[in-house]
Amino acid sequence: MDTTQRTDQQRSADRRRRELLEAADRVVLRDGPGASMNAIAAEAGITKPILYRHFGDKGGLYAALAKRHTDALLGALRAALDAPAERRERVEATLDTYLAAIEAHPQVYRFLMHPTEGASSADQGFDLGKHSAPLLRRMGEELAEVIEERVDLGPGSQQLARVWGHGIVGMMHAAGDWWLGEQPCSRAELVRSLADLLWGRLAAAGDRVGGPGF
Amino acid sequence: MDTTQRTDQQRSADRRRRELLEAADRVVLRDGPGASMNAIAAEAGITKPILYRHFGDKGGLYAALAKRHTDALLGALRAALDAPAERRERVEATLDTYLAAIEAHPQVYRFLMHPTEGASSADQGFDLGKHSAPLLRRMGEELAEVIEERVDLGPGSQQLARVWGHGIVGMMHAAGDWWLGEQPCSRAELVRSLADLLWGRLAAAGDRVGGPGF
DNA sequence: ACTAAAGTGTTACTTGCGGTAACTGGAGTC
DNA sequence: GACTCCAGTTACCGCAAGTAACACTTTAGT
Repeated sequence: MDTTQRTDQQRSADRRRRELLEAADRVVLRDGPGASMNAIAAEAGITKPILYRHFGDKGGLYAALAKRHTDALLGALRAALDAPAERRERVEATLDTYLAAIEAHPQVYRFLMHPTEGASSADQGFDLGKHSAPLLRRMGEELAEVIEERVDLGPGSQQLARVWGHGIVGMMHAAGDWWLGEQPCSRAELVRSLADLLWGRLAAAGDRVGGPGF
Repeated sequence: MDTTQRTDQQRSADRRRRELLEAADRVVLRDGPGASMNAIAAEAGITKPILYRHFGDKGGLYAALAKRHTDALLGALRAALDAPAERRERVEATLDTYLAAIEAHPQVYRFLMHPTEGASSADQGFDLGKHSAPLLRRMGEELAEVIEERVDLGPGSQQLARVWGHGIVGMMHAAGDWWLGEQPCSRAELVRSLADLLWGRLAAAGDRVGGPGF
């Protein structure tokens, strides 16, 4: 039971785990989030109980799977957020990064955000609710930190930054979700429109003829 | 098979349907969205097949249930949106209406938005993904209409309004969800913070010491 | 009044999935 | 060679969605 042996075992277990995750990834991306544990096990060339030994339950498998993609996305966003540029440019870069990601891998996106699609009716495979929140929440918190860190908001700045962090992330998310479904305009246009919204164009715009506007 | 008989039957069927929906409502609000069809049927004092005769499948039941609450919420929002007041005031009133609604009936809210909570691990009862989108989408579209109708946005206004509609709804939703979970501040503060965000305070704020800000 | 139809309800079943218990076979260790 | 681990298997349990087939009650038609 010395260290090297233990490390060897752990290493092999980790490798197996990665293989299983990759198999799960393939299945989920092919069959949608309703993929059954049996199907995933089959894709990995093994049977169910092994999956359970590695991940505990379906939620565990999902969580591991989600963590990979979530971390990747958050990394990309952080890079855009930390780039040396003006604020507006960064905001646009961040929005664009997010939208490019969901555009490039809509399957992954739908898996992370809308787990139930692909399940026939009831019975969705993975429970997203418990884990999709984390993605949004983590994005919101990270953005809040960046805002708090870089923008001078006066008194109550911490709370304000958190509200804005979650709010902006939600805006990005909802707009992206809608855009992905309908493709009503180019990505660049969407980015500009959202940035304009954040830049107060709503407040600056005039009323339409016929009374006080929204 | 003349008209009066048919009407009578239909009326009775409609009444029954309402009763069943109310029972389902009670169960869902008590047991969370993981409530089983058996449980709902028991609450209504009948058995499963009747539910299936009325609603087709679990998704149908959910859709009917969601429609009620969705319509109610949309009605309230429309009222706030159409009130005779200045734009900022309306925005705040609408935000406050939404937040007050989710604060007053968090169970309903969670059912509409996070169906999977309450299910043990996998196996959530209702499939929200397919139906929660509708709520957000409807809110987004309605808001887009109001914006397009009342705010003068120059060329490309229709598309811009839709982007903003969905974006603002998403902002409200995400911020509300986070706020409901952590209660980090009063509702009024949250409303103010979000309205400030929409009013361009992010663009107007100065950089913090130490370089260009977000 | 007798029958037929149609709606309301039931019990009992199938299917399919998540999850688990208990067994099997092979690699390394003393 | 006996012992222990560990990957892997088969075979099962429980539970919930959904369905088929049967029973009761009302209403309409002749």
